[in-house]
Amino acid sequence: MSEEHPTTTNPSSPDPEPPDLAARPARGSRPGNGADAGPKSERTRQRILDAAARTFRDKGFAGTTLNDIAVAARLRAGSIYYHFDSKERLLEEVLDIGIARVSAAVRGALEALPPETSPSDRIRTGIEAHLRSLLYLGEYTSASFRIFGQAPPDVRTRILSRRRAYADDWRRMLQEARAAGELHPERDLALARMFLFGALNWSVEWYDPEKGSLDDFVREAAETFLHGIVAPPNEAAPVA
Amino acid sequence: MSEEHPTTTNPSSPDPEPPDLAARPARGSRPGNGADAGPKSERTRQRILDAAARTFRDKGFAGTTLNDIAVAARLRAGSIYYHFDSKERLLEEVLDIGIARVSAAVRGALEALPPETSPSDRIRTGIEAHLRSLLYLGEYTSASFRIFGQAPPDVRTRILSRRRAYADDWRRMLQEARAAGELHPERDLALARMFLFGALNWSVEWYDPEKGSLDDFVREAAETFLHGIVAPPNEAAPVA
DNA sequence: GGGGAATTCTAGCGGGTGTTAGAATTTTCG
DNA sequence: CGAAAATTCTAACACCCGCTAGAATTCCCC
Repeated sequence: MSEEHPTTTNPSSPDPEPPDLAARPARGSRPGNGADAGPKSERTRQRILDAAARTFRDKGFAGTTLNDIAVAARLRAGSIYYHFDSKERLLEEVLDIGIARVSAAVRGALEALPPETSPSDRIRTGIEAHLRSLLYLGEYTSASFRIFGQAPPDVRTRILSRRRAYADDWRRMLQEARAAGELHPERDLALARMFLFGALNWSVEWYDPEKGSLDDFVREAAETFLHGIVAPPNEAAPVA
Repeated sequence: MSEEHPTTTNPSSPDPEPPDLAARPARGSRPGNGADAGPKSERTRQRILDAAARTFRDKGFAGTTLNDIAVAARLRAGSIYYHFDSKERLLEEVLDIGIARVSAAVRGALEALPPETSPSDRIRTGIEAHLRSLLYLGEYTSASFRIFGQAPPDVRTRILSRRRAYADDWRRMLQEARAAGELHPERDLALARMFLFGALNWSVEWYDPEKGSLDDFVREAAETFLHGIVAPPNEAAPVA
């Protein structure tokens, strides 16, 4: 229930995330055997990544010092360089993991739906999965959206391809709904998609899990986006 | 050196605090024509503020150097301290001006409406005015929303009262629309308001003025928020 | 338990930061 | 014009940044 630490990468539990992005090809300039290093080093590496994700998310990229990360990861700043080449590369990996996770979460939720699910219900599910991974699944996802705009240009461009792939998933979803005649014909779907991203990602700044259940929250978000706030004209407004 | 009263050197106005932050945007500050009113020092002060707003918005607070601002304002970094007490205070004033401007813009647009305007049309107007001041009126507004989350805590709390006042305007608008029976009775208006802010303010990161007219854009934004993207159930969908 | 590799720490370098004091310059105005 | 006031510049201080080299330590396995 209160298990929110993504640090708990126990070896026996089923991985909810794709493991391929966590198992990086171990920096090239390693002496000795080129094979993967022992699990000892991998654990501190994860600790550093976790600390970086949270600190970057809280203080921004330029506002975060390597010492901040080191303190949160319980080691000295210099030791970070045994695992990462630079502060930029550390950021890059955090961003990468973040969008990979939300992308996988949404894709997984959609694939778990029965095939006959209507396109608008698929959108609903996508919104809920995106929000959940943003607000509950950990710091990487929220960090990825919050500080992407602060990343140095070369980092940004290197991350952009993954971001675009995720955006394409949404573009496709919306277009299918339109093709099925479920969407208002006059809405601009490119704009709507950006509005949706803005609304959802901004929630990481203000959402308070103690102010109501996450289930209600994500459902309400999807409803608001799909139907707007205005009362339907045909149904009788039951308010006095 | 005495303590600090650089701002109180205004001979024309007895107000030590900014009296009218929602002044003209003055986008193209042309120094060529010297017919503009105002003492010399006040214009440099404005130049610094303009440079700070744009640089803060582009590079973030921690990512911005006083030298960056100085270069953009065409003077030396040390000279900034004649006009402002610290980098933090400079940020504070930028943030303050930004939200004061968007607040005034929205309020002005609403007051210009005929009194019989329906609450949902008032919301529409508010959305359009907010977006316009964000995307067109200048750097302060966009900076204010973009870097508020990066501000040091004491700056943030000092700005918060103004922000809350602006949020209250919106809360009131939505509640009036609900009282008039124009809104869907099940929507959570507090959530909807935050979604709206997120969607609108995020547009500053991706809106491209060359990809279509601003008028169309703000209209589409309001429509999407009010009615959602789903086709109305009673009307016949004229799509093939 | 010992030896060699893997990992972390210490100490520091070069550079850039916000900030300040005081000199140099410009503006203002009698 | 010329002096006082207003404004800007110069030069530095103290500090912290990302980053590195090499010593010190810990880990792993025979």
